[in-house]
Amino acid sequence: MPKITQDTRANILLTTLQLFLEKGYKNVSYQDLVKHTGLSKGAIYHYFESKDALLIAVFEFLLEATKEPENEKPHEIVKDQESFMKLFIAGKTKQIDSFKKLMGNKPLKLNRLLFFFEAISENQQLKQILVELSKHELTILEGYFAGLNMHHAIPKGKDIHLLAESLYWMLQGGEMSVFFLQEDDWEDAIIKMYQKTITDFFKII
Amino acid sequence: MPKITQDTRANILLTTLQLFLEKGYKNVSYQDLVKHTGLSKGAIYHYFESKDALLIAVFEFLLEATKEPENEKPHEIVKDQESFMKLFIAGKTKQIDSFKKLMGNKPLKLNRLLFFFEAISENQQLKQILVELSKHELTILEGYFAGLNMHHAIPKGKDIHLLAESLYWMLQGGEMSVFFLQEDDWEDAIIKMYQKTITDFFKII
Amino acid sequence: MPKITQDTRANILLTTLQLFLEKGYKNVSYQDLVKHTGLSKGAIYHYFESKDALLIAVFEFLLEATKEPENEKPHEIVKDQESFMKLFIAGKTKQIDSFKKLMGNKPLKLNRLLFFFEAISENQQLKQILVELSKHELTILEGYFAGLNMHHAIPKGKDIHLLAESLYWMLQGGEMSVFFLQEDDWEDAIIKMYQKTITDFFKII
Amino acid sequence: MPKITQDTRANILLTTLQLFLEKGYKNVSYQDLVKHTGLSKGAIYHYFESKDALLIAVFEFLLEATKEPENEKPHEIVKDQESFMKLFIAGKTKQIDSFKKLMGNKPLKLNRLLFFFEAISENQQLKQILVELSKHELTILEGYFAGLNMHHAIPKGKDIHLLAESLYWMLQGGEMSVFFLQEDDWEDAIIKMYQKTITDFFKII
DNA sequence: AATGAATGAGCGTTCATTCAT
DNA sequence: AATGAATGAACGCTCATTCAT
Repeated sequence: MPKITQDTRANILLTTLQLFLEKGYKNVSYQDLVKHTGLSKGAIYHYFESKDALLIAVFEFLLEATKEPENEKPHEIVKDQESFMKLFIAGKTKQIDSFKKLMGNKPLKLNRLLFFFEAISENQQLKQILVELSKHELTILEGYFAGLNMHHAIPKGKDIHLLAESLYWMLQGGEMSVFFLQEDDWEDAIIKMYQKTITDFFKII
Repeated sequence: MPKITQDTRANILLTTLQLFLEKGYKNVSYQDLVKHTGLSKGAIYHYFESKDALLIAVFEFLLEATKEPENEKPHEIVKDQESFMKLFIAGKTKQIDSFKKLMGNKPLKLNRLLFFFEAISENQQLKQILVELSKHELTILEGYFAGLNMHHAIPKGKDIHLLAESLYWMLQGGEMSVFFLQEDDWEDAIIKMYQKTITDFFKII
Repeated sequence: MPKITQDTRANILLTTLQLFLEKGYKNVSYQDLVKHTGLSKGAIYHYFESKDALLIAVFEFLLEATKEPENEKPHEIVKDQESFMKLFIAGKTKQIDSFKKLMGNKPLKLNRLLFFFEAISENQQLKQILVELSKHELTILEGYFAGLNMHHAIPKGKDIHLLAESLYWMLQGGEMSVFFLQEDDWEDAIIKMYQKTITDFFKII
Repeated sequence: MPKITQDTRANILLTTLQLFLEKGYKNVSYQDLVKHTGLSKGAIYHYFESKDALLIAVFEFLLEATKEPENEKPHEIVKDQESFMKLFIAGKTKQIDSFKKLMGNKPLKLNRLLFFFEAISENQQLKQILVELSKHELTILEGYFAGLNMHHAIPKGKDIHLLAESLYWMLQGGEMSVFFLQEDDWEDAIIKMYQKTITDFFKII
């Protein structure tokens, strides 16, 4: 009996995302999907023609839903370290919130990096998506530093692009440590890491 | 027919490492191992009681063989940016060389991160090993910055630990980008990234 | 959106026939049928209650459309080897033409025997149909030989029924070889085989 | 626990042959094979790497075991219709007996043609094997007719090759009818058909 | 020390079929 | 008349593992 649910597709995507994040692509079987979606194998195949197609769809769904919002005129807002921090953390918090909202009340044992790297290694097409995402995030940071520069909040003569890139990589490295070590409470841990990293960054430059 | 190889164990470890790095833990089957070692399933089980045990052994084998050598008195050697760079690159080059030597003439299509993260997610015990490793690398960097400080090669008043940690994370982030994008020629790419990152770092501080 | 095709049923039959001939009953799935008819699964089930029913319908459709036409007074026409050959080949050509017309311009990679035998082994009811068909063809041949006999075109004392049956079996065996070896251009090949077989037959009797 | 049976391979081949003959390649599943061999899926895959490989192996096994024996000097033996018939039937009986022996006491519901045609349509490589087989059988028949000719037991001036080919095709056609109509007792039916066909053949030439 | 026969659970995928709309 | 969501069993095949030899 076909259910009236129009959200079967969303149900599949969401459940699959959750499972992929928790256990990794390879470790999630259709049996798992059946169990957690409440659908039959056939129904899932009705919406996604293969596990591979499901991977891509889930990945795009995740990025779509959690893409960092770009501020329109960052240089009007970012004047000093304090406003930099505030805006950055606000952006990330928003991202995390939309992520948590996306997940609903479903419990989430995160092992995000595994999923990311698996996804990439299984599917070349996803690599490009991630490269774009990383450029996007770098651009945002550059906007922030441009603001700081306009307000003379950073030492003269520093290369804005270099600063942005350096901080971006530090943040990436920091994220790695967090995800390495922390499976639960990662939301708090990662926000604290962002704060510490930015604070440290302003100390060393 | 017993093989002449006395080092059956080493053969298994090496072959497995290569396969894990290339395809990831989950994607390597005993069938693959049999094919590439020239041994039988039984023989592999004779040396390693499970695929899990093999994973740990291989991981330790890898870290053992490529651990960054700690200089005895870094502050005597590291006097300025130039000597910093030289020593750091020398250490990493040594690491990579011992890695390549380890692999012998076997071709290596790297997908290293996948293996690392898979290993970690499959096996809690490996996480601790990696944490130790990361502390070790951080300590080395701190030694370098202490040397720089002794020779007044960095601005006064900068926190040495902070500098080391910041650079460490930047390097980690940099490694990620390289491994994301580059599957072949990663040796060159990663050395260049190290050089660029260190150069940039000295520009921004 | 309802298709303009009024002859949905004919569309299904034709497409299915083509697919069955090309790939065999077992290798044709509803997915294939959907793809090639442009209809939905439900629509096909609306016309044929099961794949089995579809098989029978298609089989009957095929036989109906390609049944060899019986000449009214063969003994008036068939006077000698030449007229025998002419009439026989004309009949077969007609059959093949109506078959090709039936298939329209759809390309047809023939593997006809597989389909026939599959059909029979899947469905007892079809066996009887084929037996009837074979009797029909035998009767036609007997009519031809009766004509020859009336015109003293065959050696005296030969049993007409025996001659007809013998030739019929030879032709059957010949068809088998053709279908074994030839997937494309079977129309030409089979006509040539008919000609050779009849010529040979007149040589040996 | 590995059994001592050295005949696991033979067991698989025999059981599979029986099932293929009875139900056809497509209709035999590994589940069936497991059930009838008493082995596990894995064990069967240990011996044959795929269902396709199994098909070829079974096919070769069948032909090997039932190939018609070639008489050394047929023209010394075949002198007239009677000796022709005797030798031919003896050869076929031998073939059938070795086939029945091969099958052991296992009950056999024959649907042989389906299997043959399926095998061929699934696997190009098998087609060639069958062509060779058919040439072999034709050669044997030609030897017989040469014998007849030497003893002036056939009308003068008849082309020996033509006679052999014609009879061969008649026999092929005859086999088809038998297999079409008869599933049980096919051994008797086919021998009777051979006898009738040969008798008829000598009547019409 | 090393083999390879054998297991059985599980994999991703396809199947014919049902039925509310 | 026609759709397409949904089912659940079955498919061929691979897996890590065991163990008698």
